[in-house]
Amino acid sequence: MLKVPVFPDSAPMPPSPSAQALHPAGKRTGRADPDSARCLMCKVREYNLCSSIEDHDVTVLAQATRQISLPPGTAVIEEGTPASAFFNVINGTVKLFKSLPDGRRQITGFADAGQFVGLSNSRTYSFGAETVSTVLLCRCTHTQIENLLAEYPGFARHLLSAVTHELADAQEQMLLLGRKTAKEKVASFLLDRIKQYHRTHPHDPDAETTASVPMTRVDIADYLGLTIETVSRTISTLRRDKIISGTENHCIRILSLPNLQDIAYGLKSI
Amino acid sequence: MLKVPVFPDSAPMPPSPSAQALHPAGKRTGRADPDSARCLMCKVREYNLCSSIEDHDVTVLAQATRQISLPPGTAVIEEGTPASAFFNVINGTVKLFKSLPDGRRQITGFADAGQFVGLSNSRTYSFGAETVSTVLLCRCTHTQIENLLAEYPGFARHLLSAVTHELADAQEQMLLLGRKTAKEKVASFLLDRIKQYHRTHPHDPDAETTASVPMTRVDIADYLGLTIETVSRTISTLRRDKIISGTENHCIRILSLPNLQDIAYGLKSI
DNA sequence: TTCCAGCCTTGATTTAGATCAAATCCCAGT
DNA sequence: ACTGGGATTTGATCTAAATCAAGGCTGGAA
Repeated sequence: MLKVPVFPDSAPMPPSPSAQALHPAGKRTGRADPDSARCLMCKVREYNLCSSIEDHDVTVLAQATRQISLPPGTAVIEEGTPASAFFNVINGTVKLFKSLPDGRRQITGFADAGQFVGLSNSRTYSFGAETVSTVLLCRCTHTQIENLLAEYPGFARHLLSAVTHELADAQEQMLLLGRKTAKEKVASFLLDRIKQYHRTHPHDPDAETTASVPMTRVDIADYLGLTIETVSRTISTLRRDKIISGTENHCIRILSLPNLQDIAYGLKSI
Repeated sequence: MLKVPVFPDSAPMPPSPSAQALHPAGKRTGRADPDSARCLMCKVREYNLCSSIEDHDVTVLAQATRQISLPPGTAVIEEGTPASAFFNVINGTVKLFKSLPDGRRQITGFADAGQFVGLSNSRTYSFGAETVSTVLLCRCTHTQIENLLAEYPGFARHLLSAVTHELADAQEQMLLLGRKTAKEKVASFLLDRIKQYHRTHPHDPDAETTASVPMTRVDIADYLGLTIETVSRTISTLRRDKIISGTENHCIRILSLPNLQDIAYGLKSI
C-alpha cells in the first residue's frame, strides 16, 4: 500500500472566533460576519447540501464548518479510523476507496466540487478518501451535522436525497464492474467525466465534448476494476477509432458522443 | 432477457376500509383496528423502518400500507417504470438488479426480511426487483412515504441511516466485483448469507454455521459478476476442501468459518 | 411410478484481460 | 536547457474465468 501524507485532524485552519458549538436555535442573525460571508460567496452552495439552509441562517453553517485546502495525494479519511468528520468538496476532486489487506484497492467513486464525503453509520470509516488534485474542503464534525439535522428538517431531506442518488450511482457502477467489458467500462467512465465537466462548467461552450480527467491511470484502473495497461490500451483504441482525441493536460476531447454512448451501453458490438 | 410474471399495481390486496390518505396529523388513536393489529404483530417491525413510529401511532402506518404475498420469480419493480411505491420485505427474499440492453444483468443486492426496496430519487425506477422465494411485502406509495417523512422526523433519520448503510454495503460489493477472485467472491457471498441467516434466526443454535441460499446459481453468478459454471466449480472446490458441506435445500453448512473468512479477504493464497 | 424441464455439475477449449517487460513521454526541479 | 523519476504507452506472453458441450440430478405433473 502506498504511503501518503495525511491531513492531521488538528490541521491549520482559517482563524474563526467562537464556533465550536452550533449557533443555538432561535438566535439567528442575518448580519454578515467573516464566516458567513465565506458561505454566502461560496461557489457551490446552490448545488450542494448547504442549499437547504437559507441565507438568513447561514451564520449557523459558517460557524459549524472550517475551510481547508489540501495538495494532491493527501489522505482526507483513513480507512478504519474513528468517523468524526464530514466534508463538502468546494473545489477539486477527491477519490473514495476500499482496500483489501494485500493492497488491492477499489475506488468506489470520485467526489467533485459540490459533492460531499465522510458520511458514516458506524463508529469508524469503512472507506478511505484522498485528494486527486488540489482540493478545497469545508470540514464539519459529525456532532455538528447531527445538530443541523435536528434543527433543519430540510437538511435531513436534502441529505437523504443526496445519499439515495449516491446509492443509484453505486448500483450503476456495480453493473459496470460486474458485467461490462474493458471498452464499455472506459467509455462509461468518460461519459461520467463529461457529465461532471458539464456540471462544474455550465457556461463553457465546449462542455458537451470535454471530459476532465485529473486522475492517473492507476486511479482510473482502480475505479474500473482493470489494470493500468488495459486502461491505456483501451484509450488508445478509442483514439485510433476517432471517437476521442488528445490526452494532454488531463483533458480529453470527445469526437463522437453517440458512438461513445453506444459503446458504454454495449450497443456497439466491436 | 427472461420473461417473468409481473405483479400488477392493482393486485388483489387484503381489504381495508378507508386508507388512501395518511391519518391526518394530530388525530392519533391507540385503538386497535384490524390494520394496526397487523403492524403491532409484525415480526420485523422492531428491526425495520417502521420501528421509528411508536405503538400509539401505528394506525397511521397500518393505513398507509397494504400487505401482499407474491410467489417466487414475480417482478415487484420493473426497471424504467414510473417510481410510485416502496416496499418493506416482511418475509422471503427479493433481488434487486440492473440490466444492459443486450440482457446482461447485475444483481445489486438481495433484500431479506426487515429490509426495504423501492426508494428512488428520479421519476422512474433505475433498477428492477423480483422475488426469489415466496415473499410477503408491505406496500406503501411514495406519496405516503413523503407524508411519513414530513410528520415523523425520526422516520427521516431512520431512513437516512438505512440508506447510508446500504451505500456502505454497495461499496463493499464494488470492492468484491472489481478486485476479488472467483473464490474470494463466493466466500464473501457465503459470509453475507451466514450473517443474514443469523439476523433472521437469532435463536437457532446452528446460526453461526448455517447459510441460507434460496437463490439459483444464475442469481448468484449475476450477483458476483461470474458465470454459473464458475460459481458451481468454486462451491465444489470449497466442498472438496472441507470448508463447507451440503448444498441440499438451498442450505449450506460451514465447516470452517475462519478459513472462509481468510479466503473472503484474500488472506489465503490458494 | 415414470417422465420431463429446469437446475446443477463437470470437462474441454477459448479468450479477454492480467502480467511481465521495455521504451517513451512529460514535467518539476536544478 | 538539462535531468531524473514517475506516468504512460506498447509489445509479448500467460492465465483466470468465460464459453462451449455433455451429463446428471431433482421435484412436480401425469
